[in-house]
Amino acid sequence: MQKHEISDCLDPFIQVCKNFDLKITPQRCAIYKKLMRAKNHPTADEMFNIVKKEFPNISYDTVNRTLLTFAEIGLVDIIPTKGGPRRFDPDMDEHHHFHCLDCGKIVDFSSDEFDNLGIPDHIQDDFTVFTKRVVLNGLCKKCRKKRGLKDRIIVT
Amino acid sequence: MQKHEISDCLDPFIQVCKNFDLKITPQRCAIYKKLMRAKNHPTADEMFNIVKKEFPNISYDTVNRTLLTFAEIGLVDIIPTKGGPRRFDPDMDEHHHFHCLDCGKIVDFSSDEFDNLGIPDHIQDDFTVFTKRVVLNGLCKKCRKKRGLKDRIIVT
DNA sequence: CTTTTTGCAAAGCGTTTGCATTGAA
DNA sequence: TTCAATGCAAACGCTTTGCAAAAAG
Repeated sequence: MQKHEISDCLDPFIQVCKNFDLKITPQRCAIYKKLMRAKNHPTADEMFNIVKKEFPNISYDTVNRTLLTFAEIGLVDIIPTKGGPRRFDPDMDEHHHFHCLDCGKIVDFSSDEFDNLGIPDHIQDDFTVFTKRVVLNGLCKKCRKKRGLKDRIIVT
Repeated sequence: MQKHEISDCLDPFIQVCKNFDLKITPQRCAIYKKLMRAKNHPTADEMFNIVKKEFPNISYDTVNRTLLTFAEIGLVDIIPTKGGPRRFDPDMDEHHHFHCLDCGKIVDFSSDEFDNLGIPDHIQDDFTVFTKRVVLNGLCKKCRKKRGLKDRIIVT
């Protein structure tokens, strides 16, 4: 039904599915393609609305379950958040996060210094570490400005 | 009703409440005391069950709302998690977290190297950073052992 | 006496489950 | 033909809201 069929760059995805005995369904391919293109950190619902445009019959449920499956096989990360709907991070390369305490926005950034951090010995004794991430909390430009006007509590 | 009344070490707490125009209620005091004593990262429900023992008439709702209020005024942190109930962290000193991917356990640890990390300049331009934390993901000893036996997918 | 806070109950939101149907292999 | 994946709907868990009654300052 599409112009350039299944030929975007799905080969690695197909390989991963095979490795994990997952069937290559058109829904999964559609979700994967849109996910890889996502620049922010979409929720299941946001992904559902994006994929639905090209796949009107897909259910929210399939999108949600597929994203969880992708997380299980290491195609996406689930971002730890302080609440609200789950957010998925399609960037699996090492990177770090800034969270805005007011609007909740999550911003990716890179830092060689952070990437090069070692894992403390006393941690390695008791735990096997797969990933490491520095998480910064604060205020984005917009919210910093807003706070100046609002009489809101400053959380230190 | 209690042996050593309101005299544990609530003075700083009372001061903070006054600063934020919050009334000093027995519920808030009870929750605060138990919270400061909590060694893990309790959920609202866990705190409710703890406080209920000494305060049988307290409602879950008061505990939950109080914890959120405490978070607002900087007496506790809300720990970002990948799902499940919200967890509160009573330790407001700089420290770092290890998350077990299988059992979800969160372990605190200290690291001078991590504490001494600078914030990248390009971040400081656009964001005001309040806190910084290194988050490690992996497997705790118990779950590492379990995985050896279970035929479970290894993430990463 | 005024204004918060509490407790309760209902509503809300996002996630998860069960199951019949569909579709990939 | 077989077994996993899908879509739908209902159930679930946790969080939030609204409001009358109680309590703090």
